[in-house]
Amino acid sequence: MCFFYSVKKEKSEELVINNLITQHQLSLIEDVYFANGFSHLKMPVLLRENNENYLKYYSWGLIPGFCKTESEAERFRNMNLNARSETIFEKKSFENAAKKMRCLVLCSGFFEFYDGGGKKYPFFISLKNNGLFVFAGIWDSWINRVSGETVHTFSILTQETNSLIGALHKKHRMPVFLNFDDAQKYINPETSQSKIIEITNKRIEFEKLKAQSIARFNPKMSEQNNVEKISAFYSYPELSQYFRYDKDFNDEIRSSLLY
DNA sequence: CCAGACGTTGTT
DNA sequence: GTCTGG
DNA sequence: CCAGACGTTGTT
DNA sequence: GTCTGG
Repeated sequence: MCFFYSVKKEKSEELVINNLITQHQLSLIEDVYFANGFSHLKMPVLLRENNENYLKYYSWGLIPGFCKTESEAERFRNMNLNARSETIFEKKSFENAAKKMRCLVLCSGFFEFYDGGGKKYPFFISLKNNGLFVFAGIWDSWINRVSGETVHTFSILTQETNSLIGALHKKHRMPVFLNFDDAQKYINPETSQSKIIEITNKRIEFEKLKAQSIARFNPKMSEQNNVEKISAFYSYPELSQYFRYDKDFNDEIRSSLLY
């Protein structure tokens, strides 16, 4: 899953060096320490038009352009926080966006919950170099027929989990992470559908990621959670007992985990 | 042909 | 808007 | 994932 | 028991 994530722009020079974003655009990004998908916050995304990358703030939760009423749009934006990468070119809600409206979702880390003995332990998953990384996304625009307002929205693509995240929460789905080279190709509208499928089928090496346990919090309290310390390391000594006996946690994966 | 769907995966 | 199911 | 619902009738 | 909504 990916329903909660954060954006911290520090240590993100690599994005500038790789020409995904300009130094000026990077400076415009505001830190968000906790975005709850169901709050549909406006978050920074990068899209490409006329051979240039644009930084936009779009609302998380894709509303397909064909929606007629506000209540219909509400239902869609709640279920379309994520889109399964395997089927974006087939699903009516995503087909149009997948072909012509792809974007990169900037993210410094996201939140997962490990179930240990029936208790939930929150983890923050980020890059070992603490940089900002990019997810594959799609966007759409929807016109509210009552107010006339145009709403721009996006969804984060998901794929099968890699070993680190799969062993951590056993939910089988994680965001599609892109390397910088693929990221440029991904948002280029000229890139072929088969190339997009090839790119989104790749999976990040788990060695690049780290997962650290953090203090418990109530995900519903969006405002209260939006503080930097939400992703600070918090130790749960009892966690080692679960991980030690979990056959999915080999030594290499365990070295990427902090708990 | 028309009516109805159109989608993902989750916490204190 | 466009596909699916009846 | 958990909480809450879970249904019917009638007319040109 | 099983689907729906959040």
